Amino acid sequence: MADPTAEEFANLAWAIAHPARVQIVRLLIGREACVCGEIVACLPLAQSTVSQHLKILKESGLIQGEVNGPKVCYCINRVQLERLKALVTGL
Amino acid sequence: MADPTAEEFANLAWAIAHPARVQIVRLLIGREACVCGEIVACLPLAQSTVSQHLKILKESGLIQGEVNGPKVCYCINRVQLERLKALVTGL
DNA sequence: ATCGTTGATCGTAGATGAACGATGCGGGGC
DNA sequence: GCCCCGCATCGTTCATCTACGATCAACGAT
Repeated sequence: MADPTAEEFANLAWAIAHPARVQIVRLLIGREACVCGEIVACLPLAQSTVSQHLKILKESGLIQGEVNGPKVCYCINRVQLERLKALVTGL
Repeated sequence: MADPTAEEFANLAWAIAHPARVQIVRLLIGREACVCGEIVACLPLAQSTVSQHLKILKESGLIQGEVNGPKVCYCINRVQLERLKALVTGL
């Protein structure tokens, strides 16, 4: 075995393997860019919890955030998103 | 929020959010049907561990297994697989 | 310089996942 | 009947996720 893509696949799948993260990703896809505070407002979770989910998504490469003054602007990484789609449809 | 599909999405994504389960799914897709023992032979895991992964995949609906004498034959559930693909490409 | 806002990080608690060995159970073969 | 094979399940251990409040760091505004 030792499928090289199996692990990459699992990582990407795991990133969205949580309802909150699915919603975050969908939110960012539909909005082009979004400040962290808005995301927190859209979810029934504490700010720290949302921040952790954002960290997980960032580590997977699905999203990226850039500091904009005191705020942080998150947006989708289309490249990784397409990578995920390709892996799934390639099943 | 309360995205009804977010949870379904997360469940399906979580089912393949593990390298071993990705390999199992790929194996079944490529083989049409496969006895449990063959799957165990293809993975560097104990039989009981593989059995648990199969249980998880079965609960997600991605695969289904039918008893065939002393053996159990697993196969992909194309319907759920297409459902997963649709959810991902629909992002 | 101080303060308020924004978001990341820390620390913690409870729940769940992953892996294994051992055991249980049903079906065939002797 | 008895035993072996194939698979599921149980029980356990260790690690990780999830969620939260509290705290910390960076920045802008006053």
